[in-house]
This record gives sequence, C-alpha cells and structure tokens, in this order.
Amino acid sequence: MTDKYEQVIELAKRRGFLWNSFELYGGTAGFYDYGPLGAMLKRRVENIWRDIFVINEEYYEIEVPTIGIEDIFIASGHVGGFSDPLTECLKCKEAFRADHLVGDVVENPDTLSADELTVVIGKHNIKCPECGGGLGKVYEFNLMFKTSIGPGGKRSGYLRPETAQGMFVDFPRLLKFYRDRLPFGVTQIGKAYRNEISPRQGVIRLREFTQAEAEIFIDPRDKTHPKFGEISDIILVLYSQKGQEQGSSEKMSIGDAVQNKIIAHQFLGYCLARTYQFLVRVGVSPEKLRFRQHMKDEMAHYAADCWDAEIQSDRFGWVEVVGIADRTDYDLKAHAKQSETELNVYVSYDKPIKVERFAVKPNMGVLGPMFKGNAGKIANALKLLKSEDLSGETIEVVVDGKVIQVDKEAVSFENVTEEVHGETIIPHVIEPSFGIDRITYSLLEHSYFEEEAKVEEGEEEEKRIVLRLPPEVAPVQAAVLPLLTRKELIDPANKIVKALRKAGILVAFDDSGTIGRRYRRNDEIGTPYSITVDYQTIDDGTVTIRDRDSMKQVRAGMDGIEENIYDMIYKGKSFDEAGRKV
RNA sequence: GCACCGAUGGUCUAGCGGCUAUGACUUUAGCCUUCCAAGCUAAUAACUCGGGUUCAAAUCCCGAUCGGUGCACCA
Repeated sequence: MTDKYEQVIELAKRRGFLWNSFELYGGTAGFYDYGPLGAMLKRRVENIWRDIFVINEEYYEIEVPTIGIEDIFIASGHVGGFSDPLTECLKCKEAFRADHLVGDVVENPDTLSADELTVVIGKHNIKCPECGGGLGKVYEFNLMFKTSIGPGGKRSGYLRPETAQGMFVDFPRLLKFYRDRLPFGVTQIGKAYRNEISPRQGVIRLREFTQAEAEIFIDPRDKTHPKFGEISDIILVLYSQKGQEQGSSEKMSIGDAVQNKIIAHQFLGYCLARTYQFLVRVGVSPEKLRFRQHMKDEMAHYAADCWDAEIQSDRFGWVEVVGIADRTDYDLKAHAKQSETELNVYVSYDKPIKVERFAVKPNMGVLGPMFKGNAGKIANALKLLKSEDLSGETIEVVVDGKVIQVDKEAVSFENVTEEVHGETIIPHVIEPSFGIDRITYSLLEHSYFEEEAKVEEGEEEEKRIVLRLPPEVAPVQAAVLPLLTRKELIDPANKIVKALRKAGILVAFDDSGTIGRRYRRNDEIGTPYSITVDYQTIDDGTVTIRDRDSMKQVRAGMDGIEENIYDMIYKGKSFDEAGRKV
C-alpha cells in the first residue's frame, strides 16, 4: 500500500526534511530528527506562530528549563496521575490498576513496588475481574521521564510532559512584569517529553516533541475579547458536542457560534480564529481542518470548554494538532496549594463600592500598660470579635489557649461604612497549545502533489512532484540557475545570489544537470521561485523568474531582483506583477 | 505490552542454501545542451543487529531492534 504518508516520508527522508533518529544504531521509536530543510521549515512555522501570538497579541515569550522539580508535577497531577502500576489480563488484554486489585488482601497496596504487586497477585491467585483470566506481570506506567538532580539521586526531577507548567510557576513574576493587571498572556515554544508505551504513527506520536503554548490569564468575570469584532465573521468548520452526537459538522461564523453558546465565550472564539489563521498561513488546507469540541466526559473536570483543531491526514484521519481550553483557575489553585503561596490578582472596581462593616477598635493606651507584651496579640483577637461578643458586661478573648478578660473601657466599636476599591481574584487561564511537529508534518502532506506536467502543447506529460509550500515557510526561497555551465552565465548568477542573501532570502545556487532537472529538484523541496540566467541576461540585464506552482515564467531585471523576490515572499506581491510575461 | 506481517546501496527493487549480490532512479566527475527530470562516458554506494544450524546463510531457525496493521494504552 502506497499512501500519502509513505510518499511524504520517503520524500522527507530523501531530501533532508525528516527522518528517524539514531538510524546509525538501528533507530528508536518515538524520536525523529529534522534535517537541514526540515529544521528550517519548522523554524519558519515557529516564527509565524511568534508573529501572531507574540508580536500581534503581545504575549511575550519566555523560556524555562525542560527539567522540572517534583513539586511542580505533584501540583499539576502528573506525578500521581501518571504513575500507576498496571497489569493486563493475559486472556482478554484488559488493563487494570494492580494496586486496586490487591486492595482487599493487602493493607496499603500503594506502597508496594511493581514486583511486589506481581508476587501478591500470584500468591492470592487474583484473576481478571472481567473474564477470570490470568494476569500478567505488573509494570509501572508513567508517562514522564524521570531523572535525578545533583549527585546522590536524592532530588527527583522530571522532563516536562508539557511546557505549560513553567508559565504557571512563573505567575507571580509575570504578573509584576505586566504591572499587576489582567488580562495578560505569556508564551513558550519548546520541547516536551512523554515516555509513550508504544509510539506509533511516525512523527504523529513522539516521545520528544515541540509545543508552542500560550497561557492567557483573564478576569473570570469578563471573558469578552476587545478585538473580537476583527474575527467574528471568520467561518470555521465546527464539530461541536451536539454535532458529534449527530455525526455531522457545520460551517459557522465565530460570532454566531459564540452568540448561540456553541463556543463558551468570546475569548475562546478569538483563540480559535487566530489558530485558524495561523494554520492556513503555514500551509494547512482549510478544507482539511476542523474544530472539534471535547465531549463532556473527555474534558478535564475543571475545564469550562475545550476545542481541538484537527487536521485530516491521508493515513491517520483527523489528527489533533492544537488544543484550546478554558482551564479556569485550576492550575493556579493547584500551584497555590502546593507552594503555599497566594497566586491571585487584585482587581480594582471601576467605581469604589461602599460596604458596611462592624469595626472593633482596641484602645492601645489602656491595653498596653495593662497587658504589656501580650497587648498586641490581645488587640488582634479583639478585632475578630463580632458585635454579640461585645454586648455582655465583660469581654473575653482567647490568646495562646488562655481566656483573658478585658475591661470594656479598653475597647470601642461601631459600624463603619468603608469604600472598597477592588477585590482579589484568581485569574482563569485560556490555553491554546500547539503540536508543532504534527503541524509541520501536516503541512508537508497538504503541500505534497504528484501531477502530470507539460509546459507546451504536444509535449509528453511527465510526473512531477511538487511541494506547494507557502513561500513564507519554504526552507529554500529562491534558486539561482545559470542556464548552461558557462562562466559568462555563472558570474552574473553569483551576483544575484549575493544580492538575495543580503536581503535575507535563503537562496540555493545550482548548475548541475539540465535546467529541467534543476527545476524539478526545486519543485520537490518547495522552492517557490527559480531565477535563470541566460545569454539574454548578458545583453539586456534581465533574467527569467519561474513560478513553482504554475511553471510560468516572467522576465525581470537583474537590478532590484532581491526586492522583487522579497515582496513576493513576504508582501503578497503576485507573480504576474514580477515582470513581463514570456 | 500482546498477536500477525515485513526489513537488501540515498530511494525503489531482484534474489528462496553455493556468485565478484540484480536492475532502475538519484548523487558525483566529465562530455553534450539556449528553459521544464531520465543523450553519452565513468565513478561512488547495500544484505538491520546478535546468536545458532550447515562444508557453505542475504536466503533456514531463535532472539533483539526498527517499521506496518489489529488489540490495549495514549491525546
């Protein structure tokens, strides 16, 4: 079976985009190398992501270690949730928590190691609860790569299973950086690691992969977005909870989807729109892209709403490439608890509100001489009393476990009206999380075309492989080709190469083989423009520029060629404007 | 992790116990060539790894690794 995955991977290997890591030693599943062209392609994808989220949304990028300390992942739930001892039924293959199975026969099963659990299961002859079959050896199931920090192995560390936690942990610093105001966002592009039991599907499921994530901290009472109007007309294919029950997706504008409560709120809708724009810009086909809402039972319990961007691939069907979730205040609360530090924001009201409050005022002039060193503690205790505590003849407070009587003279109290200017809240987090490797593979697949090509009538059609990458992401952006291997053509070609490089364009010079072969070579790696130097160049200083997709050519001046090409790549200048038709 | 199938130059492939291991494409050097791959000459380059059977293993057996598919797991 030759499917598109195979064709794309074959091309990727052959031309230096992507291949299995450690091939020299036989390879290891779940790891892929990006070759010279692949690394460049991926970097360009990341830079477009930066353009959208870092530059245009002003969600500054940070970089934190890929190794995290244990506390972080205790808070995030990865330590507890991702390290269960599992055993499988040898007959029906069902997997079970081994510690749960031995719960009736052992005091504290969670303290036992996998080997010990295996022994217990054997000794008590515990069978599969489903079918009564025998159970296999118990193994630890933990998605995180564990390591130790420093000598002695006393401190545990983990390779992060997602980049998100680093941004939550830095919340107090980031809040200061953004001058104590909501909303603000922060991003990170980096590696994450999951020790998958059996990674399959090539580059789709990796043990080491690149995530681009944004964590946007917003006021939970206001989930509108100031720029919602810019994107509310964008039409997306939505595969909502309801749609999934009915088995159908629908096209709908983001404005309508938020209006009809299909998407929970504006902020989430806004993120969906920017995600759509990003994916299409890097080369994903819009007709092979949809947004699927998580079903209630698959959504994390804390999440308010969650949508995945899914891309259709030839072999794997719909593949999740982006997750966009409203994570509420779950993460900040978890880290606040684990670190015993408040993680919240003081939010001012538009107008101060008036609040009536019962206020106790201890008279320090009396309390001081009376209680000396204890006076401060007693005063604090008094402040907590309610009006009924103060109505009796004597006032009693408890300090350090002792009941102390305080003279009424020493305390005054009244109802006061106070102005309150704001309150402390825990922000909610909106998290768009991108799988860069999956996106990079997907755009390769969507760009890959095999077609029958002929330039002129009467010629025989021949197979042409072409990667229709957007010029902006193409790893090689221009090829400079002397028509023949002659010095008088090579010299001007070298001049053009220099000019293009100076303009920041990645350019490849190629004078090997016939011109046709060189065009094909460049088609295959997605080079959008080829510049050919011929004998007319010597006469009148013009060259031909060939368009990868249409195979059409225009004639344009050698002078200013770098600007000409640059504008086509980055400024949307059309190929027809680049020169005179030939 | 289980079951089944597979693994030969960069890529695709022939090979079914006995050779110097097919062939094509690619690549490199040169020739030819005035715009869409394969005209000429030459060169480079492979049996996944480890064990076993045999006089002899790319070929048969066992194991490992990697890849594919199904189950399980995962998002």
